Amino acid sequence: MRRSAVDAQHTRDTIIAKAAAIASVDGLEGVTIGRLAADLAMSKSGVLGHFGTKEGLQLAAIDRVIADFRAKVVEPALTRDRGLPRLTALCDHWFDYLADTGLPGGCLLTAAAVEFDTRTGEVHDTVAELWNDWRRLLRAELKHTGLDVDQCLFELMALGPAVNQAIQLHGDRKAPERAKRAARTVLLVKA
Amino acid sequence: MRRSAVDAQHTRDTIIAKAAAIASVDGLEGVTIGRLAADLAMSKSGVLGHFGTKEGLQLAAIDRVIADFRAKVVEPALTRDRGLPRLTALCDHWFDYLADTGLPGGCLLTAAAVEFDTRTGEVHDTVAELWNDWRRLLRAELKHTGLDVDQCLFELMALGPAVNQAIQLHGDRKAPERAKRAARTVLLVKA
DNA sequence: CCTACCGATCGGTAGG
DNA sequence: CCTACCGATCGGTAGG
Repeated sequence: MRRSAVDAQHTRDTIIAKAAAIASVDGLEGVTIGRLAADLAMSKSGVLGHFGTKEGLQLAAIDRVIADFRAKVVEPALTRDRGLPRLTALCDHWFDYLADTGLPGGCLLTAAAVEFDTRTGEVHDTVAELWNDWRRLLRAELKHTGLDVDQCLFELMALGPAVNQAIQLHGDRKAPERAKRAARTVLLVKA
Repeated sequence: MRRSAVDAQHTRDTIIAKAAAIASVDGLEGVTIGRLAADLAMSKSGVLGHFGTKEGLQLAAIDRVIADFRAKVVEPALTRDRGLPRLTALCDHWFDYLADTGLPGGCLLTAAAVEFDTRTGEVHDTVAELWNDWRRLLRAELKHTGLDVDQCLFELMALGPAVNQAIQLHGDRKAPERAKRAARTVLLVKA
């Protein structure tokens, strides 16, 4: 009875997954309706009908990846005690995520931060909000440590993009381990 | 007599400057011949004639910015003694450059590293080579310090992208100072 | 450096 | 979800 609605949802999921994969390699602007339709053996209007506009599709792809990031990085760390234990867990999960995002081009959220940092629009706003949320999360935990909050925040925030670049551009597979060690130095925690 | 050749060189310089400015905001793929022609009140073929292809134009823009980076960041530091003095100079100039690149969208080289990290072609190769050169430069100096070369290299490399993101995405104008302080911590140098 | 043009592709819409 | 189509723009070329 509701088979067609289920099918539509499945099609939508498939489109989003493919869009995120393309965006991780070629950027969110590199996601085109025509290419997506061809890759999925659909018509362009069949693709676009699920999202209305290209921007709607970009936002859907970002939202999907943000949900995945929250599930893999943020949620598991919230079981840890506030302050240093939670901070080290957040960082460790972050660096592990960057090494294994499930997308062919690495971390879409890290790439989107650079791609949209000086643009305007909803995509920029969503990306900026995501990273502001992440900063606020780390900042709130840093306040429990007695450390220099702003300086430590800057130094921890640096490690994610560094892991991404070390892996994607330099092929350094040890990057997550180096970042974990660096985070412990910042937080004055013994490895 | 040679006025036309001088004019042509001037036109070429103007095109490259505009292309770099656009690329800093919208990415190197966002540089289109038609937009450049409209902005400069030229014909498309007038623009393209100087570079042959869009890729040629992208490479010319990158080469220009690389030369500027070398002149502002690398060259001034080479007068300092090898090891820690040169490393701190390289880092300081790097962070100051990131805060004032002369381009409206921030650092094109940092953005291009992310935009092209998982693509193929000459643009990718040029960008990868630039960052490999920078890594080799820092690594060579780190070998004079007695510090853990690979770990320190990772931690220093992290600070550039961090400054860029802090400024462009979060509007944190104190980022260069924070990065200078972080670099001194990494290098065990007193501030 | 220009005009004039090429085929391909862009995001999106009409109508079913 | 489809076909068929829109105007705009893409990178690039011919010929001058």
